[in-house]
Amino acid sequence: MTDNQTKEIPKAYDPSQVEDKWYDYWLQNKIFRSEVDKTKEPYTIVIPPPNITGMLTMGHILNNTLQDVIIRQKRMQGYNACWVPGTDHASIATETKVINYLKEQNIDKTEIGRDEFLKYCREWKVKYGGIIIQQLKKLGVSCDWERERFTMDDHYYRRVLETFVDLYNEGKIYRGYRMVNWCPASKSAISDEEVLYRSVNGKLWHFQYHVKNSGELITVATTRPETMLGDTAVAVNPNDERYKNLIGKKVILPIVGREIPIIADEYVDMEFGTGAVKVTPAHDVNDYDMGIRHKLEIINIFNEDATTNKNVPADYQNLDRYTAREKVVSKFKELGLLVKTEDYQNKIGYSERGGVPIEPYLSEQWFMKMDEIAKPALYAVDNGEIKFYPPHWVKTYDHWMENIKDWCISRQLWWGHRIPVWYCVDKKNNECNKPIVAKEKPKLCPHCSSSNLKQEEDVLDTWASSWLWAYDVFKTDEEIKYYYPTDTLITAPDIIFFWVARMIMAGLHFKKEIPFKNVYFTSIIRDLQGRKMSKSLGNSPDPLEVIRDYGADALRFTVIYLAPLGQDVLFSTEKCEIGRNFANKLWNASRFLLMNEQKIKRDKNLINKHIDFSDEWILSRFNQTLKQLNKAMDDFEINNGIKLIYTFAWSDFCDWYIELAKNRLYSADEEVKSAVLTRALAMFENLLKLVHPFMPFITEELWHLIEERKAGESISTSAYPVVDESLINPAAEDEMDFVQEIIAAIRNIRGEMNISPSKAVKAFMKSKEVKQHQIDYIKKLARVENITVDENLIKPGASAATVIKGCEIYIPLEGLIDLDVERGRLQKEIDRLHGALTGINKKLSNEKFVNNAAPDVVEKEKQKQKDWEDKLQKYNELLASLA
RNA sequence: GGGUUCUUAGCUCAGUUGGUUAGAGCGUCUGCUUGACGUGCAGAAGGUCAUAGGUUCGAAUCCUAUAGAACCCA
Repeated sequence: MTDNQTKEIPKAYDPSQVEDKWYDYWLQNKIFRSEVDKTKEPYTIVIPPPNITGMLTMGHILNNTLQDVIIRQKRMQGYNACWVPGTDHASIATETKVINYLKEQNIDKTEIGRDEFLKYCREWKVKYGGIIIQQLKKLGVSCDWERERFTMDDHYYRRVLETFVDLYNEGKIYRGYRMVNWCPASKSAISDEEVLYRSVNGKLWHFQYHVKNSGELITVATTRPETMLGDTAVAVNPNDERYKNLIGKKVILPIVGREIPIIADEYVDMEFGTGAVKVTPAHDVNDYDMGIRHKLEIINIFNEDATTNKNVPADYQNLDRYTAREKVVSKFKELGLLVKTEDYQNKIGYSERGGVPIEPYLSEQWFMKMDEIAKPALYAVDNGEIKFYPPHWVKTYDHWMENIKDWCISRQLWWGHRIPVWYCVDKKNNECNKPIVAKEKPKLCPHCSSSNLKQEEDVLDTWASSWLWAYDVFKTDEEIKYYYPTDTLITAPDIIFFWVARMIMAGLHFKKEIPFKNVYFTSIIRDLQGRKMSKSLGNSPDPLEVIRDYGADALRFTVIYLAPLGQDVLFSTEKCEIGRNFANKLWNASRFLLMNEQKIKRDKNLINKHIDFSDEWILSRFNQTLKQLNKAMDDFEINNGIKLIYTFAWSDFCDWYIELAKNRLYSADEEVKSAVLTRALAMFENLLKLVHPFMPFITEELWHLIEERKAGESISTSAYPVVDESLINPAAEDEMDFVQEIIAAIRNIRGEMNISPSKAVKAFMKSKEVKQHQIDYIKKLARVENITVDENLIKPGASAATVIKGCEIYIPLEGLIDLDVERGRLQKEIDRLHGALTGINKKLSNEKFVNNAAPDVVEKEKQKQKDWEDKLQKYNELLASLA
């Protein structure tokens, strides 16, 4: 071979030369396109739609790589693989972004009005909403892009409204004046699931209130002093001896001057603070309940942005809640009514999106009744119709579903699905007060025929649209019938309630069928210290940079390799070396084969000719690997799957099979050479197919390099290998084991004795097993120039020795052998065998073991005992001969 | 406070229904211009499987308690 020829294939793989080229090729050839085809079985995945405000994170990388691995494998296995992509309008997040954008230009949302604001939102979506999709393409995902959906597309939008109307007509949706979680930042209600509780170091203030017509003072403890402006009672536990005499009396609320009662309620915890608590029914859920029980006045003291309103004394109006707090506390101090201030740790609910503490707030909202909708969804998971991976999430799911509360679905926002409800503004009779719920805007009020109708201002919670995602991404009944239920949902566990549970409810309620058969909950990607990746910590690598530096294949490989089912992943960019190195290994394996192909003729007619045990062994190993891989993939142990492939590719194929094949590739027989090369390339092609779902780019590149392909052909649509049980060959595996052990033992001697690799040695074997073709391989791989096999061999002098399955091997080391080293080496082995034998002897002399253990286990142990005793004896003799 | 999960080599993790001499990758040490690959090859060192009990002929694996970590819910 000349240098010119080798120069055609670079020594190192460079993904940047390869990846974009093949992605374009796949798109051009519509490799990812799926259409209804009743002759084929579908395999369907819907993407968890990334938020249009989002940028690609490591979480997306893991999640989408997993989906791609599965869908690509199914595609190759002949399924009509359909992966539906899309994005989510993310009501609050997007609205916040647009508001901030407008603020920079001194534009206020309320000034420009709803329609104008929505125009900005749509522009924003066009400009930024597709970024994450473009980023995903860099990862190589095989979505059917012709099916890309958006939760605010016309069709989808209409379906969301229709669903609302249907549920309303079923009596599942109602409007009510309730206490909700209010986000003062976005000035909207949010659902229970959007409240995150954080432990905060706060204070507990002890305030004194004067009891009316008595000189007494009652001390209440509170973490929220500012709400005292809305107090309408003081409550104590009826069993609390300290306060029994005060129940029924009144106190004068300081600052405000209002007379409020002292009530008795079991809810009050005698251990907390002083045992007396202030009651603010408008701003605390428990106080609200007490307020209802005791028919207390309910005074709302906050505006929508949590500043104080007109219901508080003039001096305290229009203050931020925290400013109001300071002012109230200092006033109490001034009045001499502040007893003490303690440090106090409490849990405060924060708005997930707004990032500020939520305010329990009374307002008119739309709710969905959940108990009945939840039941079938609970059963579907409990009876295994829907399977969770890992299964332990079932318990979390059950717990939430069994305690499900009504869902507040209205949001005081503009960007989203506007609730399809109209109100008659004329209100000529009582009936006109009732909301008119309809899919289209009604022309006239059904009660007074007025045309003066006004649509509900609120939009729906984003999840009240995305819960339809599993089927409303399909536009026709025919498609829904074919693709639905989908097969597998892959998502992060943090949206198990938000999305997974609700999709199951929607699917069963509206389609009477589960939305997906399997749910795979991904790992959480953390940094090396185990911290969650976050923007604020700055510990999240930019995936696009990682792709640029290592290649998308390397990133995909690494993330999967590191992510066992149900375990978190500690990631750092440098770990992508695992994937990069593996890609390079594949590249070079193919480089080796192709370099040989330049001088050896390939001939597919010879593929089953000149077969020896090493060929049988690699075929056996391949089929074993494939069998285990199929099982791993069925069980969603994808990380396990990639490790099986990695071991097969690197250890079996590269380290052993190729090394052994060199003997024959460099032999004189052209037909043998041709057979071996043809076979090696065929095996390599099969290996590429196994790797392809994980590393689509490099495998496509190599697949085209190792053979001329027709226009438009792709490894992505080539047939996935199928296990051939008849090729699983224990005899060949045993023989290979034997040869590998001999080679390893000789290498060990070389290493321990510090024999330079360039120095060839001789070997003598006392055995009747070793065959000529094995000897050739041993010579090559252990760098032995001459091997003598004789079953009556007498140990040569000054040699190192080892015993493999009864075969004694001597390496004469005249002048090289250090007897101390050799004695140490033998002694180490003797000690090890001795330890192992002690254990097994004890076991086998235990009658209870022999009587109780399974017969095959006992038999196995006896065989081991015999082998080890034999080996130990030989080692003892060897050591003695060196004395 | 309730729930879930985890604790195995310096690091990150495998270890299927209890039966191995407890594995891998990275890192470490030694050697290597072996006609694919130093992003490589060969060899080696390194673990009383968190702790304490228990079940069993036999426990990294099952049970109980304790300690520590993470997450979820209230």
